Amino acid sequence: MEKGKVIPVCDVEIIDEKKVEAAREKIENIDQVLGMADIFKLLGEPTRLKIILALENSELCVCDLAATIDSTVSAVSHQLRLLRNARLVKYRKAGKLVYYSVEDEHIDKIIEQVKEHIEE
Amino acid sequence: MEKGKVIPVCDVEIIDEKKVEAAREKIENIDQVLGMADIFKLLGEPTRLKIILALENSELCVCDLAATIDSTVSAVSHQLRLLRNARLVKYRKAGKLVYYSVEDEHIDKIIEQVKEHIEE
DNA sequence: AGAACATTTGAACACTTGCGCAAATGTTCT
DNA sequence: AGAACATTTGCGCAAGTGTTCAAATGTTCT
Repeated sequence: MEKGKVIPVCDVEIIDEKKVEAAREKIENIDQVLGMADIFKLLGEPTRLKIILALENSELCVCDLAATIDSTVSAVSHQLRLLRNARLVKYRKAGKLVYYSVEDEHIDKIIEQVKEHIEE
Repeated sequence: MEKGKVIPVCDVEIIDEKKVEAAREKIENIDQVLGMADIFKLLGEPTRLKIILALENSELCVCDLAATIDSTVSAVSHQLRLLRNARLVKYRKAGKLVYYSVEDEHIDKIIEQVKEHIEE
């Protein structure tokens, strides 16, 4: 780079118009893309992922959940709210206790797939 | 809540020891859990997810990638670095251009699974 | 009603992170 | 060598986020 010239950055120019058009179809449904990102983001945080994993087999109350993943009740509760809002977990009240479990079996498949990816 | 009493929070006490022990096995391999979270986190950001989706069918150069997802070359390049480091995408140089493509077919399966989850 | 306790929640804080900008790098031309 | 251009990268910042602490809520007892 020399002189005070304007540095053009490939921004408007498109190299291969056809491929761009084809690829655009993959992300044209923006709501779907953002929805997927939301799910991934929720699973992409260690505390939340641990919660989901811990609940894979059986329901647990918040207290035991915190003990299981070695966190605090407060931290777990905060994250459970996000998982609840996204319908990734469901809950059932039993007196003072609240038992959480995974809402959807898809989640297990997704996790299994990623586990395979890791272990290759 | 009354008086200046200490507020005990269920922290040491465990309600159901057996279930906690069982659930702990699911997250005992902490490296695996963190590795999975890393993958999810990468896919959990709209720009990065769009990149992966755009590359699903065919490779694209950085310039076209930016045009496809309607972002800037700089932003795309920054995110590509993360995806490269995690081996989610691979690249091939062709003169001034660098063509990126998805590294692993597992990713497509994972995305397909999440897509199904969204659409239910 | 009041004590005890599991859970939730709001605020504050430290920390992370995606992106814009400018400069650097690498390649292909003349 | 130098121009042109695609891509990468370091820096800085605004926005986002996870955790802690304290207080509130809800439930089950006596």
